[in-house]
Amino acid sequence: MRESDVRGHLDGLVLAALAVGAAHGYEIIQRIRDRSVGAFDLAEGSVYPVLHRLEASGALTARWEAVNGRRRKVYEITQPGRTQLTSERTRWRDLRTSMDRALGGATA
Amino acid sequence: MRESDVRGHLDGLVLAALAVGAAHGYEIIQRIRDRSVGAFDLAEGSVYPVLHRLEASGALTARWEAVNGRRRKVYEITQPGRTQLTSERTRWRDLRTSMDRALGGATA
DNA sequence: GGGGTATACCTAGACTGTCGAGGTATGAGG
DNA sequence: CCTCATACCTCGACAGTCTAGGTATACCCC
Repeated sequence: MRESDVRGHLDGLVLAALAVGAAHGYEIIQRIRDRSVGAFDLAEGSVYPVLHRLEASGALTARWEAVNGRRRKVYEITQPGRTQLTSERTRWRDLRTSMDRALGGATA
Repeated sequence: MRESDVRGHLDGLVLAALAVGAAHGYEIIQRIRDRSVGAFDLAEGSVYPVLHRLEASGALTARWEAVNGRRRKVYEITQPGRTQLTSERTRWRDLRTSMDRALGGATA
């Protein structure tokens, strides 16, 4: 699986990972890897900019935590973030439907 | 539907459109639009470079035709092209499975 | 106390593929 | 002859992801 296949859907993946509970950056990467059963093993350089963007847009809030002297930035999804997640899911379902049709070959 | 959502899958869409029979560029765009029920209305500037790339790689062959004085470049899928189409379909199915899992929200 | 590994954050620039905008040319219809 | 549809093409812009680099702490083993 090419990692860049998630292009355009990273926001949705991050929001979905946070929908089940707050987490810090490293943990989000692990969650996405686990949820996709290993398929999406994202680079930190891909995820951190997304988190900053989503925080700036108000889809996430963040707070710093110190655990055993290690600092962590814990992200939590907001109500606007949940709304965005819903529309990301819809967008994915629409894409899936159209791709299944256009690609053919019993992919449906 | 954002057109750029097809990023990474344009090759597959073009190959699938040609798998049912030869066609020229303009026609391929129409086929993809029809097959996706209007969802993928691709720009010429997106498709022509793909055709040239696929021709150069041997997935397609092309011949010039003259119909009523208008020239057309008719593309046909090759055996390597069909092999590539099969792997593009597999790649799409894998992505679909992983996205459904990781995105959650009853998308499955 | 030194080295290696895991955790945990960050950024700048490279890269890739699609799109927008522009161009050429023919034929049909008004 | 002007416009519209067909039909081809290319260049540069753009967005989003990745590569590669950086910082820092904690833990374990020697």
